[in-house]
Amino acid sequence: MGDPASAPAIRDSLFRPDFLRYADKVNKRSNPFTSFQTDKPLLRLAEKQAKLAKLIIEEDVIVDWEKIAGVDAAYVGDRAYAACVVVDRSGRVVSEGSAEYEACFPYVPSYFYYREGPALAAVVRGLDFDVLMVNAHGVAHPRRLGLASQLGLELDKPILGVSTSLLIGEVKRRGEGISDVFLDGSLVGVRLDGGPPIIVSVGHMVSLGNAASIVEALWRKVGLPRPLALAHERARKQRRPRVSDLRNTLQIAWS
DNA sequence: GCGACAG
DNA sequence: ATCTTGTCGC
Repeated sequence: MGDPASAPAIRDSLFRPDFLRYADKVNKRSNPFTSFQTDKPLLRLAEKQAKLAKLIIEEDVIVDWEKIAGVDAAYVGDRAYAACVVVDRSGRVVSEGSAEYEACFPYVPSYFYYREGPALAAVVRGLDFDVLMVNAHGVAHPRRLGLASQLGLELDKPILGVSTSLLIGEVKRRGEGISDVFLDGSLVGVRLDGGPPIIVSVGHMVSLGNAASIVEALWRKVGLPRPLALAHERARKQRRPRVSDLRNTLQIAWS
């Protein structure tokens, strides 16, 4: 597909149950090893990301942040249920919204924006906030353009990324409860320790220092910062009821 | 050269 | 992310 390192992820996507019927037809129609053609889509996307990365502003564009929004999405197959929750500095919910979107791209590390970005952009539309936070990386990305950064460019809004695991970079302890994340010698993020660690990186139009302080103000040393935790919860509730969820309802009805 | 790889 | 029961521990 134009990015050898993504082969495992692509393979996993193609072997999902809902893709098997297509795989069967493809195999009978031609020999994929001799008649395979590609315009290397991932290579084109990677080049676009590298180009867009130059537009990222890693400085504060806002002086005051009052409304902080968190966005997240839950899935049923490729159906994305996106949610956005806006809170004030004290963590109180100011407003929230929901959206559904049919993802048309598989999850491939370093191309996460192309799967989840559209759903997140859709749910954010129409909501008012100063800073957005998303469950992903920003500039702590192979081409300095993680979902947080790419979404920030699209929305033209201040945004930061929060993640529980590292995509790329080296972690070096800075002090008590905080570590730096370096990529090619430059600082691309910080890891907040003192509990299950979370990694904060610049998305767009916000400094790393301010991004970290915003997160710390809404984080209780465990789990995700409040806006993201609330968005995550809301997104999951939006999904169609599944068997495991119905069980609780039935138990209540029977008791 | 091989492997690592957000949600 | 999602599939999933009970279980170990503060």
